[in-house]
Amino acid sequence: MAKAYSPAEVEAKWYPEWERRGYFRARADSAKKPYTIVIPPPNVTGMLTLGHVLNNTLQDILIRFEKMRGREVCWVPGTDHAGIATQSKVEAHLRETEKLTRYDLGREAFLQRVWQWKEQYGGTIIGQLRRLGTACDWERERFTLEPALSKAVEETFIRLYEKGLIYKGHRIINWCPKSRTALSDEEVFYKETNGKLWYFRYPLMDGSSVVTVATTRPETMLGDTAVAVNPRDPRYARLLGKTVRLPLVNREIPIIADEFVDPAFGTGAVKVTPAHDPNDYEIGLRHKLPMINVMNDDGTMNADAGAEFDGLDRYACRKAVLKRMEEQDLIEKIEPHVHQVGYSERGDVPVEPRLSEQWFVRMKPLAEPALAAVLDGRVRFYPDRWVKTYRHWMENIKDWCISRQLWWGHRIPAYYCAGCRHVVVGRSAPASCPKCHTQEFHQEEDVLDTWFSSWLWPFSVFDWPKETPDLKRFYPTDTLVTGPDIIFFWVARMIMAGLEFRGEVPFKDVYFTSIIRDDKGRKMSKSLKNSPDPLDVIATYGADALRFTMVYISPVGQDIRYSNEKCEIGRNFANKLWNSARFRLRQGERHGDWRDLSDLTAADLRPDDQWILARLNETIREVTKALCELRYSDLSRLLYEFMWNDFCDWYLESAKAVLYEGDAKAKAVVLRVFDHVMGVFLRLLHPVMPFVTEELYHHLGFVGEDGSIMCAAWPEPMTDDVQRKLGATPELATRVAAKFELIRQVRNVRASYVIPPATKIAVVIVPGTEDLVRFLASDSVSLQALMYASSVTVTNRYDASGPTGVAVAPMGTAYVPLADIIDIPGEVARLKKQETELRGFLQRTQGKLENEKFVAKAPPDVVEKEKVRMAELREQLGRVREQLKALS
RNA sequence: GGGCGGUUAGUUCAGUUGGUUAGAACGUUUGGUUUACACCCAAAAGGUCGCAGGUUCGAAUCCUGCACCGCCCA
Repeated sequence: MAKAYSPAEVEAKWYPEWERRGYFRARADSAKKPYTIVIPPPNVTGMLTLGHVLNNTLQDILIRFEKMRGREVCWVPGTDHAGIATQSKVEAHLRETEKLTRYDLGREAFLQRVWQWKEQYGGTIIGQLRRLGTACDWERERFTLEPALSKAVEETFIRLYEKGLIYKGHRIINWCPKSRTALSDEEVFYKETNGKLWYFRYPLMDGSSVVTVATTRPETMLGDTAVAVNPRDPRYARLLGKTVRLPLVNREIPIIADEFVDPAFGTGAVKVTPAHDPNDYEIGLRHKLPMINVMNDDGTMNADAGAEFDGLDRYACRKAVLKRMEEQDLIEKIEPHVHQVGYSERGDVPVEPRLSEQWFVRMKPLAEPALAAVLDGRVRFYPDRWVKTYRHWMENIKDWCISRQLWWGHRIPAYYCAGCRHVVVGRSAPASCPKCHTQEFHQEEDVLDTWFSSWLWPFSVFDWPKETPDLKRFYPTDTLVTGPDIIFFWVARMIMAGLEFRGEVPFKDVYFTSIIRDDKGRKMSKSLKNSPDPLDVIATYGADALRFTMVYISPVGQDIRYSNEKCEIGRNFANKLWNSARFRLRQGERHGDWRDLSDLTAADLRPDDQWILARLNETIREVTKALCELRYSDLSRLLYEFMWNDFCDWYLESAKAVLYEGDAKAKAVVLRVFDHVMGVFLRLLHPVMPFVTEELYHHLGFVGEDGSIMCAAWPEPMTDDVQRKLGATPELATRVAAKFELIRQVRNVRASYVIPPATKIAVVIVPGTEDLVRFLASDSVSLQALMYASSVTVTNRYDASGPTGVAVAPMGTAYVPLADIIDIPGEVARLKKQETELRGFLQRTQGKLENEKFVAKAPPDVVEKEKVRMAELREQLGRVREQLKALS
């Protein structure tokens, strides 16, 4: 074995081997209880990011854990077609390479190009996931735009339409002028923008006066069809019913009263542009105002804006309008104004609210059962505070605009009669129009929002609406791991779809991952270049190291601060583990059964053996519990601390004494305990660090009928009987911990005299009781090694003759005779410090016990604990004072 | 404007239902070529738990208010 662990070859070796052996495959005909996860499908054009690394590591941990626990695990991978993102990418590519637009090619040819693109570049991320070690069932990989999943989309659209839950209507929607498509409310992101508030004077038609209105979007004035004031605003009461002459356009528009107007904003009078603002649209409906759309779909102005502005871009038009208004002295004032401007998620340009005819899903009937499922616990959120966010959205839900003016996506299964424009929704165009009997139909040009296919993912991946064996076996799924940023887009809608189409929740537990930031707390972004490529990180530190580190630094429900250097945690840990195995291999062959120690008895074991077995038992329980409760960060800390602090720092060092100096029988027992702990620990660690654990499981010869650690059984804690028989009890563990504390104190004394470990010195230990003398003397070989001592004497009859270094620990006092170098003032100072410390603790405890209210009201066991503690502190303090006296 | 989260050692974070001396990692200091590991070992220093009140025998933990940082929604 190499001196340092090098992950590259190990990872390259095991992943294909696992895949070749079919370990990732789920069998629908298995008798085992299934455990299912569907991957949150990344965009087919996407590249692996640290967000994916975190997300998929967490899923892989669950999959590997449940597999070891005996479940038939099924992890379905796949990608989504990402309508706008993919189409935009191909369009940009066409523009750059061939100077063509999609319109130049036409729909069919363009779609061919996108498919070509998808075949060539798509799914890179799938290959990248393998580098991470994910145990996905690749034979079940799906794509949202493949035929079977398209069938599911079509089926749901038709069912919802027939149920009256899908309709087509004129509404104000969010329009992305760059992608030239409608967006859903959830695809709009608000950015705080330093804008301006312009105050425009609109002259009254009768010339008697002017009304001043304030606006943040001057260009929309060209589509104004009214001025509105609050009906209870006395300033404007006399103007109601009058009309103004809309400047630049010269249209006569009414002054109306509407409750919506906030008298405190601006002048209290607002311009009303029903075709370009959601609130104005509502006002327009209430007052039956004309709705004039003054813009084209690319954000330029149209003829209705007036000849002067026709064809201008919306921002050029803004300038032109302001210039004209200025010339006519119709601008009263301009104020700086901070407001939220909606941006398109993909296009990153301001969206334009726009009156348009689109397809919508009526959400209220779907939302109610989906909300209930989360509130009554059929679906549980981790952390559960996301329930509040979910609830708020569900209770204020708006209809979902699902049509997109794109070509890349599921084309809406609606057909328009060429004769009378009658709409028929169905699996194919009807033979003839039921109204006018025309036989010519045109399919709806629009496609569906990508999320309209994603929300079906938990069952469409199993070929729903067919009742396949997979669907019956693996749906509903068990756990969903995803980011809170898509709780509305995806999680909420999947719950709706699951209940609506399958009558069952799609998953039981939803784990919301942390957002990953850089070490300065900034979000990872391409423009900041603070987003490391996970493949580089894997090349440098190893996949296991990256996985472990991500989990280790991910507190539940909080942001992660990531930097590449942090991967040293995982790399060093893998190396530590590697070297502990390397140490073991130098000690010779295995003896006896490493899996089962129940034939041993307490008499066969040293206290340190019993201690590590007790700690291991506790770790099995805690690790299993942490996994069941999705506490990943705790999980990684438990594993790390056990291996490093307990096993390597104490047990391995203690074992060395026996292995180097003990007899054959003693060695054999220690090696058996060592192997047992290693074998169990590797299995506990395997879900987090699959590669190094598999490699070591083989090196150490643990692999048996299971063939791989992937297929090994998850460790069970010892029974209480076995634990008693071995003497690996919590009481014993506490006693050994106190022994370690004593050893630490001795090391402290050594350090204060700067005695290097190579210099062996004699130590005399005086514990309080004969029982402790026997306990400490029972393993003096290890004790000697751990204190770097030349000899250890354990006795209760010791008179320190001459000056010695003294270590006072709760378990007893240790004397370190240092004839030549003893520094009495230094020794006194050290003991004084300890005295002060102990006195402080004692005073606090005493204070509590002297407080009558504490004794009367605190639970008896707490009072009892304090009494014991006080006695212990007094006793130890007494010993410290004794030593001080001896030195002075 | 409404809601949620955070504020603990130089830094990044743990801290269960209130109850021994508030922990860890990294960093710092001191010492170490101990035959697993310098991707290491040993030891040490370092915290009025954001601020102000309150409840309680007892508060980092519960309650109220405030400040600052971040996110979501309107």
